[in-house]
Amino acid sequence: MPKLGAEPVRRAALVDATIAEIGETGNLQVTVTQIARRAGMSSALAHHYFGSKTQIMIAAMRHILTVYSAEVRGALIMASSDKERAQAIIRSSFSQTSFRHEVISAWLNFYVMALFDPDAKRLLTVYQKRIRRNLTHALKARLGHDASQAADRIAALIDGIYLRSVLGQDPMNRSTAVQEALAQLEMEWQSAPSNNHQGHT
Amino acid sequence: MPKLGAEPVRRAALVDATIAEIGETGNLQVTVTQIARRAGMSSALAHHYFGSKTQIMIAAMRHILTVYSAEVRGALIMASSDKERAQAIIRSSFSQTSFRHEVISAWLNFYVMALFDPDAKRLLTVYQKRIRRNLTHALKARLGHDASQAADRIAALIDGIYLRSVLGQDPMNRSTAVQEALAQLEMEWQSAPSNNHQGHT
DNA sequence: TTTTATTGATTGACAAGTCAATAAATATAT
DNA sequence: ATATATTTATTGACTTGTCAATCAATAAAA
Repeated sequence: MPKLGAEPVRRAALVDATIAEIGETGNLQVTVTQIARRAGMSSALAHHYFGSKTQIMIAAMRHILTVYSAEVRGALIMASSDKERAQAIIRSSFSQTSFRHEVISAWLNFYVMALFDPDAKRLLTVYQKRIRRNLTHALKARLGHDASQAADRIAALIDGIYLRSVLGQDPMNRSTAVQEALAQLEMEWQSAPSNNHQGHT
Repeated sequence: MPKLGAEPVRRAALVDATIAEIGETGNLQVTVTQIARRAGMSSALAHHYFGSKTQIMIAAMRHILTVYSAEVRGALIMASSDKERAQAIIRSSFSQTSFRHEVISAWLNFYVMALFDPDAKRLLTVYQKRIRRNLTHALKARLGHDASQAADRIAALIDGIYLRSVLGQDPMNRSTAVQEALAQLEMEWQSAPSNNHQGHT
């Protein structure tokens, strides 16, 4: 049975299974056995490849972040003005892939994990810094000195909207979420003093 | 030893201990034994008074919400205009009591809990509805039709800022948080079409 | 025959919840 | 007032279950 070169396949299967399982049960309490069963292998094998449960979780989160980053990068390539760049970041943040129940659940659980696991916290920091940097850069020409604060607000709003989309009484749909975040951008954009239009697009 | 009327004292001690313990360890994984020890009693007694760990958690969260609500109510009494009312809600949301590490940790963990526990979700919905209603009410006269969306954005922003304050690389301090949220309000306030000033204050 | 893949069985830790027993305060009966 | 019963408070010991992690054994590919 040992098909050679199984490692990357198994790892990927475990990562997918982890995300799916968190989405289904809603909490970090998912057991390695559950994950392994869903990925079609024994829990021993999962440990063999990842060493510990925490590492599995981190790998899952890293995967989510990787996909998300790729989407942002792709969207940024297509944008030709600062405003479009900002919109691209926002749209990517609510992409079909990111805006899935299980992915959002994973995020939320990952936040909790970051409260006590340094590795998780480090990974999260990388993400937070990146989105902040991207947004600030897109807003800089238009907003100047206020760009970083505006970026902060937009980033915070995105997180907040995500929270509401998993926890709100009325299940928020994707287009509403995007629209709300874009409305925020519009508002920030318009808030620039009119003598400050240094836009170079 | 049985001092009569111990029940309310014990319950309160357990609630406090729960919040403290979550703040210290960062996760929902806190054990009843830990909580009970911190509250100065056996785990058996904790079970005797609360029945289950979930009930302890919910009681802790209910307590946080009760205190928060009281603060909002108090602040609203002092406000004499719509804008002041909105500011009061925001300021209360970042009050010294709410903006403590352990309280925010409890919130975050409670969010996760709401993903799989119906009781927790119900309690959370109550809170979300209330803040949304309060904010919308304060913004109605100024923003009219757009009030509820603006309220949504402000509420989401508050949640997002909280997330960043526990998880951000640079520990955000309270005054920065308040300032960011108030800046958002200011922006929403200014975004009203100038022919729409029906303000009745 | 060495490396890679794989698992069933097991271990050790720990946690939620139960229970029977103890002790003190209070109520009731004599 | 004294004895007795009842309620409330409290815990240590125990049950039951679960889970992460380890290991020895098996099987096949190189």
